[in-house]
Amino acid sequence: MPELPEVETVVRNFVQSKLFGTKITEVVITCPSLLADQEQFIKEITGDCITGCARRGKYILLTLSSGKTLLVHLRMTGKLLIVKKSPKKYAHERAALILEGEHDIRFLDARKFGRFDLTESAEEFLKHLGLEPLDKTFSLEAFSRCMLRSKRMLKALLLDQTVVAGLGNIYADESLFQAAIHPARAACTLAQKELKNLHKAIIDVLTAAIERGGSSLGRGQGNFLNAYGSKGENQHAFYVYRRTGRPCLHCSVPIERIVISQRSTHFCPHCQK
DNA sequence: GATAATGTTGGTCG
DNA sequence: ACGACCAACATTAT
Repeated sequence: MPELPEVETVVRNFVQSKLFGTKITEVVITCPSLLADQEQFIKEITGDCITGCARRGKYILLTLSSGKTLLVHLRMTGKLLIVKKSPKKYAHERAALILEGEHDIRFLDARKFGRFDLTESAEEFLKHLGLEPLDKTFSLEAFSRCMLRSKRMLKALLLDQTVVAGLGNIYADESLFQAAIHPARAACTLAQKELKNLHKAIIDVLTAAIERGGSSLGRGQGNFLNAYGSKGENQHAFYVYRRTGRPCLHCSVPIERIVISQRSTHFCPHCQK
């Protein structure tokens, strides 16, 4: 669920909240796999203030007054919520950051794949990540170099966070459709014009998805919710993702589904050569 | 009610 | 370097 646009939506919620400068008075962790050393974690961040929030790839970065950074990765079903103080425990609640003031932060995660990490250097921790697609550094030249140096299938390469950070299954498929390129093409076979189209498609698809508040599929526990518990609207704008068998919105040929890198891959056999 | 599939990542093994 | 496969885990769709 949470790919770059969903994570960005949550980060913007935090930036617009009035939480920065408020102190963390208590930390409750109820999922052993969330953190390697929860004792140490609780000791270290209790009493700290949250000073800022940013995103790198699919990571949420919460900066703290101690100078350390709390990194949150939502993986498949994680939700980082800003909620009014309440004694109730949420379904699948795995952690709570109790704050001064009227709100608390709660982390919900049905599948328990989500991770917290506390680090002195977010830069060092995240150095394995590739290009940041909505940053100035995501130039056509840098992107082209990454593509042309690999023989891997395009879909697999786009999902590789060490190449481009933030694309997941939905937006990789949607970007390839927008660029009219087949997902199984070897990356190094792309022509200049195709590189340019794909580069633009990635930026446009991600930007549009952020404007719609991310994608929320289905109604269950796996569904994406922003920091205030609201769904996104971008799922209504899919051209290929989970549209197997339905007519292509450009040419009416049925959308096909194949598997690449053990992931469902959706494309139009007519539009994407 | 059993079975397959699910938006992520990190590992092994050939 | 790369793809195939598996593991973490719970819920939902078929």
